[in-house]
Amino acid sequence: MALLFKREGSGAYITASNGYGIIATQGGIMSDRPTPARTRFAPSPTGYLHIGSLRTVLFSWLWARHTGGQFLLRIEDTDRKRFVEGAEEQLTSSLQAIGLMWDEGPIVGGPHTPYKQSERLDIYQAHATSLIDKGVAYRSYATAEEIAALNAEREARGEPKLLVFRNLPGIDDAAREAAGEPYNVRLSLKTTGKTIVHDLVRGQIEFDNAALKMPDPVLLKTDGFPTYALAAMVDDHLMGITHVLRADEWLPTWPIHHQIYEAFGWEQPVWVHVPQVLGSDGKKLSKRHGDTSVTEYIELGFLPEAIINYLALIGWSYDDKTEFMTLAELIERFDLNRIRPSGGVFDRDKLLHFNGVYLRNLAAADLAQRIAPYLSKAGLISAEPSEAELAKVAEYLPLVQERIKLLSEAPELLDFFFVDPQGYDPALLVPKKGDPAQTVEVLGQVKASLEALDTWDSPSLDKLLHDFVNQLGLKIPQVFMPIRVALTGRTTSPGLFETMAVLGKAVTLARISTAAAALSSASV
RNA sequence: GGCGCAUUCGUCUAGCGGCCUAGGACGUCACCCUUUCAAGGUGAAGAUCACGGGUUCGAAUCCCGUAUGCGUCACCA
Repeated sequence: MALLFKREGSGAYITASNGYGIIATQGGIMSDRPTPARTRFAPSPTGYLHIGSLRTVLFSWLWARHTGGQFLLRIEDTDRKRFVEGAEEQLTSSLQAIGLMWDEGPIVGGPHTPYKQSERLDIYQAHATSLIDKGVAYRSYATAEEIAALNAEREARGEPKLLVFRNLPGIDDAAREAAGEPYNVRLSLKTTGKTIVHDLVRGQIEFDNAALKMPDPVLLKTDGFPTYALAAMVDDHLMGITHVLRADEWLPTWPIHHQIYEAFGWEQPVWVHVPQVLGSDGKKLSKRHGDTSVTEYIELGFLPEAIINYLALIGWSYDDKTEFMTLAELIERFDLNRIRPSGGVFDRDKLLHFNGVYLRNLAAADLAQRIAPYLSKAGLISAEPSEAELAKVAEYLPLVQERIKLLSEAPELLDFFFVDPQGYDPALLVPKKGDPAQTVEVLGQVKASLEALDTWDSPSLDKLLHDFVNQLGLKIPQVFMPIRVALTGRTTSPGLFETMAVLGKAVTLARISTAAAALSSASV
């Protein structure tokens, strides 16, 4: 296939057989509809799924969906020392919670089972052996301690560190092999020529093999487990991964991976090194940055769809204006070629803005469903809310939907609908330009005229209260604020009339009396 | 330090040689709306396109160099 695609700005050409496979030709008009891609997310079960990885997962998932291909999940549990109990479940449940389901992998299975590397050891061992047979890998009997000692000596002599680990001084490989001593397998890295690699985002990169001065990498560890270099390459090939998306922190070790593919004689996948998601300090966003776990964001009440939409825009954009896109639109529009090469800072404020927009656009019933768990946790409704409770929630929600930015804010925004304010702070009850005595007076008068109101709805309350203010020659805040505090216990709340209407006449009057009583006793 | 990548408003980004006296969004500020807080509306400030050379009639866009930042140098992934 001689067709070439220009990656603008990078000067690189990607062969069509890599990125776009078959180009459909119809009546001489070429369409670049991509062929179905197989992508994968291959986490090691060592912790939570965090925002940075999620962005890379998202891109992989979107590309698979966009091309009508498959997205796989593979667990890279080859480091027994770093294994964390429960981490795999954490990872899978986070992915499910955010809505990025995989087509093959744990739970769902698939044609390449098992999808857990610790259960594929024989495959890696066989592949390592084949590389040894080809003469591009070798067994090394030097222990880590011996290598460290040797390197220390060399350093003292001003010599560079060891790059090759066979036939080392003082180590008789043949004797150790005969004695059946433990070994590991290392790849013989090229030391001449260049490793020329192609990345969809950055174009062509040339590594000078001699200048690299990288130690021969371990393929198979002494414990018989493979390293990432071997396991990931073997699995990506065996599982038919067409596009390898990974964070650009993998760039430096890329020559190793590239050479492993070459050593096996396999066709390279399309490599896509995506830019990193950075913390506000401009450094790699990691678990160390604090609250970056995906489940934590969801628990705080960020909507999965808002997180996805926002994250899609770090390192990728559709055009110069469009920001809000549904999942379906993202799938339709996502294009690997529009991924930019430089890292982007994760801006929590902007995510919050996205969340607010999504929250406001939610249908009332949907919002009620999502908010219910937060109200349950706060004890405002039961853990298994009844129909009646849900109906009440749905009734209150319109009053706060415009204001809420995070689902977890729901309890503090809505609690007064469920329970009476617990005690009144006179400082809040008395408006800025008023005094306690006058406020008690106003509250009493308001209550009296409210008692006479028959039609208890928002427009009627609006009229009555405004008339009341005018008749007494008061300022609006002098009247409205005490009522607001009496009803909600707070100086900020939903609209006063709507709140009163929903609360009902009895509750409204009772709370006004209670507040007035509390204030008069406090000011005595 | 070696190797590598990156570099447009504080931040996310648009930009594919003339449409750019650089567009959008978040944030900030002001005003409007208004019963509080939000939301919404209008507007403003904010980028000598890291810097220096080239190429070109013309460069944010192409080339070279420099600087800075980041990544990485494990029997971790």
